[in-house]
Amino acid sequence: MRLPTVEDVARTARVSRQTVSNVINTPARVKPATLLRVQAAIRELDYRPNQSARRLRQQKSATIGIRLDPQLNGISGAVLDRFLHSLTEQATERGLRVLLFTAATPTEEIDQIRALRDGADVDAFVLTATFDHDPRPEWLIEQKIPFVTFGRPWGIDDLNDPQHRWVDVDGRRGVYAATLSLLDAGAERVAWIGWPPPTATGDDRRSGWEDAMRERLGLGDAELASLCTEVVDDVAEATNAVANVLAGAVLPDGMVCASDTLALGALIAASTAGRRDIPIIGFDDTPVAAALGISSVEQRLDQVAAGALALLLGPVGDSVVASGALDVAHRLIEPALVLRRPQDLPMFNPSRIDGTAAADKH
Amino acid sequence: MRLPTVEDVARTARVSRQTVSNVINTPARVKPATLLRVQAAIRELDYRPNQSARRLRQQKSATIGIRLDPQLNGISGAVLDRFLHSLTEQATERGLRVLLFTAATPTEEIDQIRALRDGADVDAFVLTATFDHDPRPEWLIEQKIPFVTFGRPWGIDDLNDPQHRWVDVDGRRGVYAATLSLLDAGAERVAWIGWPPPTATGDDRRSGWEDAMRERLGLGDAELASLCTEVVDDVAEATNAVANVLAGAVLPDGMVCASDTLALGALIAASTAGRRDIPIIGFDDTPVAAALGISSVEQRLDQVAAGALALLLGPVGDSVVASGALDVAHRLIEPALVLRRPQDLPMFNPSRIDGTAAADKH
DNA sequence: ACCTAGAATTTGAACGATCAAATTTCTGAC
DNA sequence: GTCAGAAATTTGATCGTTCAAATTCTAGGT
Repeated sequence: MRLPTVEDVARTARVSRQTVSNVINTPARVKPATLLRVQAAIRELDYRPNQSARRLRQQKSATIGIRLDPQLNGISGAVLDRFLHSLTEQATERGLRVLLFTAATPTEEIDQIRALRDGADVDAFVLTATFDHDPRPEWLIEQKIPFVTFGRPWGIDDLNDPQHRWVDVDGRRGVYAATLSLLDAGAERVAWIGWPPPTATGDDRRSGWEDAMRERLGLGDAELASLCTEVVDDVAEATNAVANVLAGAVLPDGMVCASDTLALGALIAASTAGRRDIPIIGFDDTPVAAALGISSVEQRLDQVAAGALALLLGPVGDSVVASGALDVAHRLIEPALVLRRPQDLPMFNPSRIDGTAAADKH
Repeated sequence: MRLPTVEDVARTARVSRQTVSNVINTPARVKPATLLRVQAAIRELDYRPNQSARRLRQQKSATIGIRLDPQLNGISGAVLDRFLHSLTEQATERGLRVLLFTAATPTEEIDQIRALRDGADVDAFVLTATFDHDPRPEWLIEQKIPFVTFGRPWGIDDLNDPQHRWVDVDGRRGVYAATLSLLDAGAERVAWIGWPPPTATGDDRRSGWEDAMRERLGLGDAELASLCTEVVDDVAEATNAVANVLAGAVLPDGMVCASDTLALGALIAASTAGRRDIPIIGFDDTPVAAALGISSVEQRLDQVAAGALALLLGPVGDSVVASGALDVAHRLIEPALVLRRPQDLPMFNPSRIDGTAAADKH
């Protein structure tokens, strides 16, 4: 059977098409009595506006597009997926749809975006994984296509370009807080296990550790360098590297890592070296960290998603994508420190197998 | 500036609207010379059909909907995300879009589906995480909404209902193969570390182990039971449970687990007990397993996604969702056994830290 | 040269909503 | 009771495409 249209509702409620439309879109314009009558008719017929027709007329889709990376990027790969979850949830609440697409290269992504945009499928885009000299933002600005990036623009000047709206997690502050927490607990030689520079996010995170160590302990460059280990993001490599550190002359009494992958490697190395007492803090708060009781810095992706939508729609939450002129074109989200106690895990204290860590489950 | 329409292309190529439409949708109907002329015009104007208009006219959206679970389900949580990746990729190749939505309960999901369907936003749905007495398939069949589930219907009779199209991974066969591989390598007392029944997938997986042990070793129920450990899906709990097993009278010489989470627990327990020689195989081939070198059974999610789309669209790959009457309404995908050598990992051989496991990276 | 079947193309209408402008109804002041 | 102005409602046009039917063109047989 045919689905009901405005026409059907109008006939049932004895009003015109347009009044039905007004009831749905601008109820304030309709006299209360009429409003009720039309709403009753809508319920009676179980009417739902046809979105395609609405979009055709309005030249809007109320849909945001986001690219889903094909790459399966190890332990931390789920971060973008978690972001996607939050984004979808909050977009749905705001009456927006989320459309996925894939692309292998930035160029291909641009093609896809153009196709989706010209086809009137998508109003605005969320970009993830920004990188140095990313061509995408510039192109989008040129085309006047609304967008927001998860990740700040790493090319130098653009940080405050109001045309480039972005949300990011303040990795520096997260690592800063993590380092301070170890120093507060009495540590004096907190090591940094990071990635080989230059990596935009990696360098940013390390600066948090550097700042904390400088401020609290007054360390200089040489001392910092001696506490800093650089290794690619791989468990085995990290294990190897940290094992070397632990076999060296200056033993760290705490380790802050650029990722949970590195933290896991550090944990294995420390455990192997019989130094299960050294506190370790990772980054991303992945399921692995949770499962193993590793402390970590959590990116608050729900806040990132909320910020992204707010920048796209305006903070109020209009259900239509507007080119809202906002005071601030970006948001820097403060991450949360999640402290766990790996030393309570059976892996390290065989004598105390009691399932304590299970309490961490939610 | 206004985007070009069929009208503009028609004028440029000196043909009618409909011919332009034919060039795009049924090129076979157009004389070669005209075809070329129109295609040139399309390129010249950089014309792209407006999807909203097309959808309005055709009453089709070429979009499939899938619900994104809000739950963050531990180490194996990424499985559905990986499926989503594959699905998006292959859907894009077939000219389909993937639209996300969220819902907290099955009832809410049904509401969302209805809204998306009535709004002509989505043609067909992919359901994940089917469960016992799932109300969704029945409702969708009633409403004649095309759908396919990832996960077979666990209510008894429906397995062969041609109206319910489904794709699933043959967990039984995966575990069967895993068990055989250990037996082939000389093991004789392969233990099963699984979840407490009844869990549909868990019981299915265990049956693979049972079958292999029965066939190869002629074991009876009692012997099987003595090799079977049941524990909830948590690393610490699993560690605890497996530690007890290893402290018992009958030592297993191999372990097959219902999940990577359990496998990780088993690995920790074995390591702690000094039994790093016992081979362990998990399930899901999560990033964790890859990072730690744990062998596992991989769900081939690209094949699952391909199967799901094939069932929805017909195997040929028409770009329009058809109610294709297929010979088979379901696909059971055979998983792949991924063998790694955890005994080579530094965690277990401190003397051989050489990064061998890094070779596992792709 | 004529006719015809089929191929190729065009025309008018429709999909279901909203916009912009026109019309009717209501309200309150004089 | 009249009238201006606001409020409420209706009307006609339109968004860009494809469907269905009508028309024109082409090739082949007689």
